[in-house]
Amino acid sequence: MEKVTIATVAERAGVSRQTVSNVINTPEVVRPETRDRVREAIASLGYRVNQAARQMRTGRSKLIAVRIEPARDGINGSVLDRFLHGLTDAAALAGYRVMLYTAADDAGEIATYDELLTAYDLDGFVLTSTHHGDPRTSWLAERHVPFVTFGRPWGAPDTHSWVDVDNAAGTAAATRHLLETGHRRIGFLGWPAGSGVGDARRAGWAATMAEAGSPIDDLEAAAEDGVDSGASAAARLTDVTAVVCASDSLALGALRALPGRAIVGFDDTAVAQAVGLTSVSQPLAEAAARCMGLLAELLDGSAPTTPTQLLLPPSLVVRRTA
Amino acid sequence: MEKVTIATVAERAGVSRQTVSNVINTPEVVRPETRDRVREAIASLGYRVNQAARQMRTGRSKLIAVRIEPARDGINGSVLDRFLHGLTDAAALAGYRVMLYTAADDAGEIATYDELLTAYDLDGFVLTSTHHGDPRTSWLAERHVPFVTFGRPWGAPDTHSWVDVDNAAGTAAATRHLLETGHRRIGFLGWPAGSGVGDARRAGWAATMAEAGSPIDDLEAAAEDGVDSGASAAARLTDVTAVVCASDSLALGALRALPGRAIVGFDDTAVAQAVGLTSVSQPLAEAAARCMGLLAELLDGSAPTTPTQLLLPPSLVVRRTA
DNA sequence: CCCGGCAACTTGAACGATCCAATACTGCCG
DNA sequence: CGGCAGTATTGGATCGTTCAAGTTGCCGGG
Repeated sequence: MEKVTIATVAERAGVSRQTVSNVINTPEVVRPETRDRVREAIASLGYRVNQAARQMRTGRSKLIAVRIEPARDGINGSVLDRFLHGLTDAAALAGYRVMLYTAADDAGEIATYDELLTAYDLDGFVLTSTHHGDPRTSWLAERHVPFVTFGRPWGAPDTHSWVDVDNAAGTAAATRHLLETGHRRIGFLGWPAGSGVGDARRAGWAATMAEAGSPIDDLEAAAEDGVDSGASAAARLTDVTAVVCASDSLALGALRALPGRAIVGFDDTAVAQAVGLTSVSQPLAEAAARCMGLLAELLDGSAPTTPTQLLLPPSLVVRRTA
Repeated sequence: MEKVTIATVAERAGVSRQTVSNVINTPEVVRPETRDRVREAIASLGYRVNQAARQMRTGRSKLIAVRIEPARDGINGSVLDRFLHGLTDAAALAGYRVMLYTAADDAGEIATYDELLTAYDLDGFVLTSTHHGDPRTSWLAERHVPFVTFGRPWGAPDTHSWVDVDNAAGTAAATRHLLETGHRRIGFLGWPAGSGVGDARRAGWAATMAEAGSPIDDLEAAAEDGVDSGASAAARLTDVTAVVCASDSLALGALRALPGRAIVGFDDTAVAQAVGLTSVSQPLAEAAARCMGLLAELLDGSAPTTPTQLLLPPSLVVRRTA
């Protein structure tokens, strides 16, 4: 099995290397009959473009990078993993491959960008876990590196394209579902104020309760994410018949502390499926596909001049607990 | 910010390109003072080897590929994700990067190997989810592609290096723990016979029970993996005080069907942590590091002539349910 | 009949690193 | 002080692709 290069194909098809290259990259400039002949040669020889050689000439690697989180909380870490699965699929469809990297913090991540860009000529990045004052986006933007974030730029201007899930719509749907099933005193168990995601999830609940004319004083508790902390915080919500939670971890705690009450979690993790917890499900596969789509637009130059922002609606998965 | 190539460094250090290349690849052939001068130039210019150019000349890409499973069961899928995290870390330390791919089945995976090898010049593969009659290993072996599997070659001869977790030791430890806490009628809830992993997990329980002189007739049930199927299978184990399970999913079912009984799961997934399920934990980070280590040996030619096999011991994480 | 213009294709050079063979240098011996 | 062995360094070729410039052949207008 010898090496099949563009020259092998050219010889077989009786044309020059450049013509083969044109068939691959700009087929419209080649006469149809020549094009077919070359394509036939490509197929019969099993020729494939050597990415390294192409990359050296063009500077584009057809590679995108995504950070894989070090470990995180066992329950919620899976959300990003599912996103990663979706992204790998979407990237393959768009002709890109996904390369992984890890980093301990934002600074380490930026150092990794530098290395990946210079050593591997990465085409672009997909960032996850955006947060207030995120230094990564500005670093990339300054250097004109194409990137898309999964998660909106909390607090910063919308100067780049992003995809996010409408967190408020998720808790609103959960609250609405509880209202429809007769609940009136619906509590919210969230995280301490300050995280963009957590605040949005709380807002969806609060707004829906306001619409329904239900007061929300005394119906709210906050805790760091975790089952035990969720349980002890939930124990303070004595006067509720149902609780909307900011995560499945918290929901699991609420389930323990408030038996018999209706409970809704967030993220529809494996735990929710296992214990029959009603939960808000994020369309992670779609989010990943959209991210890849936006990044592909940036990379092939077909992106609109103003960045695109997409807010995807989550859906409520009703199970035993609500 | 102009491009920094090996020629830039050579000029700055007052030597030739080849000398710079030698400092990078075979430092011992360069006089120490020259070496230091070159290293200084590299540092001050922020030079990094262009992988594409190196790859074109040497044929090695410093890239390894791992399959990311399409979706799988929500509870157990996380096991491979955790392995992936560990592998990314280990690869970075060894100077390699991880590229992802997906495939629907073994045939699709083999097609992907071909593409990755010819288009991206991948250096090697780490395979997961090995199974009886796995066609992937023989395909790779025939083509002399370096690879390591996480999971032993069930039924096939040990002709390649692999790392696996000692499943039998895990259930044995679980069974021993239950014996020590006074249980005698300890059941096993497993998968249908035939899967290497499932059979090994059953064997560890059976052997430990035999050692203790406890009969195991009527103490065993099998079900496809899943919480509901586990619950209905567990319901048949009426005469037990404790159950060792082949997975956390099954254990969750057992927990529901047999309240008050001691239950031990397998894999220590997020669900186990969340509900307080005692479970057998696999050393996934270590397994990943070992896989990377073996693969790195294969790639740099320092591997022993006979393949290496490593069996890592799992550990029991005791929580509320046992 | 000649020539400009165009489409289709070909040729030579370049990307940045490494390999190979040849050369310059060093210390050392006679 | 010349020459030799051994090592440090140099220049050129090369990997497979794409870019830029050049060639060929055909058509129609003048």
